[in-house]
Amino acid sequence: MARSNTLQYMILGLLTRQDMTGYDIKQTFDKEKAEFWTAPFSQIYPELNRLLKKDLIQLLPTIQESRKKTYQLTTTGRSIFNEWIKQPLSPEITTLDNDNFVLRLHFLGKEHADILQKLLKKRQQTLKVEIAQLELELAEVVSHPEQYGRELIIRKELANKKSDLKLWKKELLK
Amino acid sequence: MARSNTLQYMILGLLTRQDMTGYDIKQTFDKEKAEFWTAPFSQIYPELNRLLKKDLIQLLPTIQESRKKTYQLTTTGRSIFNEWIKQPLSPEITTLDNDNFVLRLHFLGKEHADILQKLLKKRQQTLKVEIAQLELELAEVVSHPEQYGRELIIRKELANKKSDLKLWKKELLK
DNA sequence: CCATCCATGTAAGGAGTTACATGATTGG
DNA sequence: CCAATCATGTAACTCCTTACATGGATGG
Repeated sequence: MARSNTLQYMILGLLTRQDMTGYDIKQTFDKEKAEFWTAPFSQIYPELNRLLKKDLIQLLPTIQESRKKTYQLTTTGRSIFNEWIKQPLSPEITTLDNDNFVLRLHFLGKEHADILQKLLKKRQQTLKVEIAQLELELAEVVSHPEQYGRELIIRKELANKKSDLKLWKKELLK
Repeated sequence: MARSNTLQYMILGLLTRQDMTGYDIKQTFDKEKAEFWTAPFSQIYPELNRLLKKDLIQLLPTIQESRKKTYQLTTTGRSIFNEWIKQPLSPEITTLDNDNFVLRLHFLGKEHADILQKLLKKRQQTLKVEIAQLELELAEVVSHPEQYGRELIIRKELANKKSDLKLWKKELLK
């Protein structure tokens, strides 16, 4: 049934950077959300408790200061996250949609140059297919003036994807 | 509580083009989905029954041919849809996010040139704000090599939004 | 006759939103 | 003292996905 657990990996990813409270996590989300995503407290706190139960995170022993709860990755949590980030790179997964791409990319630093390279290459492949598809749709829609808005969407998407392709190409040459 | 009912308006919008069965609606979704969205049968059929109950659509009297059900907009349904499509243009709504923009745009033809113009102008406003925001984030992130992936996302988003802005500007000059 | 497409649904559960509830701490 | 921010949660509801179930029509 419905599963993908993106929030789980987002939280684990944030905790690789540093130990945090649920409140901190929400702050980080809000600060970085413009790029792709956010989550409210009512999703974050229950998720943290689920991650605790699964032993992917643990509470930092706190110095009786407040009801603040600081979380830390367990070694299991860290390895689960590391597997996840590399997962779309496996040969049997041939396409890498924008959301998955962006979510992985978000947690890669200069030190992950090897993973980054493979990720960009895979994304390029998908982009090429998507661009070809959109070109076909565009050719079809131009003869329908009553779908002019849709034509504009297709033009916009094409421009965006071509721009992405160019950007990743440039990046790989560096 | 959670409300926005995008699927409702998507279906109403498709039915403005022509009368359709649930199956047809799904086909159209699949054909046009690349641009932004899709929905499975298990969402479409229940939604059609809800729309029936709300008298926004009605069954076409069918000639006892099969269990096929062809739906048609009611006058209420048509006016609800027409209100919805113009809704983000009201002065009290100041921002027009990409999803809302694209969904409305999808149903505008050459004959809606006036609405289209206003929609593009409003979207330009939002884009300018978003671009300014991203420029700030970019300036901040460049000093963090461990967030290099995030930097790439920001660069990509900036390029996309700037490209959009240029496209709508060109479109408005026509 | 058999596979594919046409055609309509239900069930179960996860994902995400909005509203509600509570209380401590900090700065002006 | 009062507002804003810090801090953690529950409840209710809608949205969305995956799996399951059923059967007719069409074409090779």
